[in-house]
Amino acid sequence: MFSIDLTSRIPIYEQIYENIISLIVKGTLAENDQLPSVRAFAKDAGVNPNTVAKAYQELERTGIIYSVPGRGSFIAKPDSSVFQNAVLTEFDNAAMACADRGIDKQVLAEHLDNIYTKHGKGEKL
Amino acid sequence: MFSIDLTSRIPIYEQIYENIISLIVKGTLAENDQLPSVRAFAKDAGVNPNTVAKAYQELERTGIIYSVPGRGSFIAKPDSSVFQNAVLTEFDNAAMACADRGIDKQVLAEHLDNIYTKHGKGEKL
DNA sequence: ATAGATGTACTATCCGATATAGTACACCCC
DNA sequence: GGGGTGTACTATATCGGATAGTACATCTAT
Repeated sequence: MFSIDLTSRIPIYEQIYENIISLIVKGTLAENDQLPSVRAFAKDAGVNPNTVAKAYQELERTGIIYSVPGRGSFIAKPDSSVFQNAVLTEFDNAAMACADRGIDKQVLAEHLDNIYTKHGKGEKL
Repeated sequence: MFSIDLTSRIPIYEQIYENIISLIVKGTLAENDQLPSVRAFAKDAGVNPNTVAKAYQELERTGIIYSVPGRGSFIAKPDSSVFQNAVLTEFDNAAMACADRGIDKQVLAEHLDNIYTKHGKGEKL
């Protein structure tokens, strides 16, 4: 259910963080759904419970989940802006890097078309 | 002349690598221009010569510069594709992450517009 | 009340990538 | 020959991330 890449440069706890968000956006996880426990997640993913705990704490800090001592962790009321800010910043940075290297805007526009058609989403235009 | 961020998550040698490419794309560095020596660069940037050497070796490995033993390092014949592949991949990844979070394609298109107008480039359309 | 599961906190340790330090070598130009 | 160059190599230091282990308070279920 969760895809973790141990070899990535991106820290595991960040991958978990992004993974949860992704599942919420995709609708797999909805408001008040219970997350796997820190220990269960850790066992399933083959990582240390502390690493999962770190991800959960970060998710709670940003208001994406809420944790009840003794009960578990649950999805908070989804707020799309929380999810979108980070990736939009990434997008801007990537686009600026492309501009710096003299890549035409039209080329990037074409890439956008390909991505949004392949993903079968964003056909709201 | 070179901007290095010691606090960044990105390794210094990668920053140097990107820095050189950026200067080539911007036209500040042209074919056969000589780069500062490993030791000079290191002193100027306040880093270890080995770190600069690592960046230069990577630049030579990818064909962006060429080094002449005893002479110095020089800009090779620019091949834009070498510069653009990496940033285009980054762009695609960022765009896909946005799509995964349900961001409208049109929103990204607007971001592109802003970036390319602010940068005063890419007005070739 | 008891047992078990939960999130959380804390310390200690390990590991890998990165960066640094220092030295050495071969090459080229003046 | 002297000084500059890129390159190679070993060793050390540092830092973030991950792990290991323990402990505690809280909740649920029995």
